[in-house]
Amino acid sequence: MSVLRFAVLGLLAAEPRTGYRLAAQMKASTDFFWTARHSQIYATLAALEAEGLVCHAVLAGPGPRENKSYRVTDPGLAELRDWLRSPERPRAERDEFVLKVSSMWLLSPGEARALVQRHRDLHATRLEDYTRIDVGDDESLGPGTPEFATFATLQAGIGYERHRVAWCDWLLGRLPD
Amino acid sequence: MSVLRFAVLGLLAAEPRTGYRLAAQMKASTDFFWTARHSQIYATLAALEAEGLVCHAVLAGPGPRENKSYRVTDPGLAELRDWLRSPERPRAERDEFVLKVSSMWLLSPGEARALVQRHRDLHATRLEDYTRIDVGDDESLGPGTPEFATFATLQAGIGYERHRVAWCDWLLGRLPD
DNA sequence: AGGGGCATGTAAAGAGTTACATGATTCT
DNA sequence: AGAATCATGTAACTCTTTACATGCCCCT
Repeated sequence: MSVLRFAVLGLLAAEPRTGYRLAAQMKASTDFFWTARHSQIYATLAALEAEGLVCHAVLAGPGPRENKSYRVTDPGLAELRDWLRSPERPRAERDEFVLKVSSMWLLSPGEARALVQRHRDLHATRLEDYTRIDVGDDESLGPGTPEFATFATLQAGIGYERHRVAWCDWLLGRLPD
Repeated sequence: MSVLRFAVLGLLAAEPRTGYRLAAQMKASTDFFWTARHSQIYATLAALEAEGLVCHAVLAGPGPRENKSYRVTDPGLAELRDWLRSPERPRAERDEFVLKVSSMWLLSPGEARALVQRHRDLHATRLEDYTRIDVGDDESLGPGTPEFATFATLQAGIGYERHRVAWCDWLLGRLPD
């Protein structure tokens, strides 16, 4: 729960939400750099509340259970800021495609090309999708706003996809037909 | 164990090794796209052997226990090729730094700059490290060789670090002093 | 009347990390 | 003599995914 805690706190800091909305928001906006299933989110919310970092108000709503709108408390906001200031502990990268490339020599030239081409198409599509997302008048976005932060993460995604496509193109250029 | 299996099979396909050497090799060469601790590797080797995908020969060597040199069997090589040809199942990306950037608006401008600057320096250093690694006369490396595959993964690393540094520089350019 | 969205949880299994445990050979 | 390297395993714990479970409200 160590990093997910802060993903949850960060989203709640921008706007109070139910666990369900939180899961939907992560799926929609932070999906390419952090995701969690609702099962994990509900557990995290309960743990954060036990520590006094978030609290909830029960609202009327659908369903057989309570409808809980969570918000960050002052201690929660302080914890979030502490995390932002602390160094990231290194995390193991895991990239199945690069792993495949490292064993690419076991395939025929045609199969190797197909492997890379498939991956290239995937990332080219994703790049187009990201480029289509319009965050509005980007130049006027003030740094220090949640909107600019979201725009900045999108730029990270676009840069990453561009690098991926370029690398695949370089690889295809070196692989024989 | 599902993907780690293939990391292990791939390395053993290039050259038979002990579990210890396998762990050292992963740490040294595949670390930036796939890692595993020795505890995980020994468990995976045992599972692969139970399925008949690898086998071992006991050699004389140091230590209180047997010294097992593992190699891939024909069924193991076939499984590895099947995996290479199959589509990657999407994996959740997890990037703590981009997550921090998404909550960057909670920091003062100075603190936000410090956060990004620290990260930029880290990746600039890593880029230099990768650039210094000399895989030899790259142009002459025949595609279809393990050496070219290793060279290609290194290019992926270099491209990634370059993109990271460029993105941090762009961010620093937009963040006020 | 039925389907989709909203909503909250639990349980089990899989993947990965950290810590514990042992001991011979080789190099300085 | 002591340190580093080679070597193999187990146990406990954390994090993440997948599956199970429930049921109201709104729209067509």
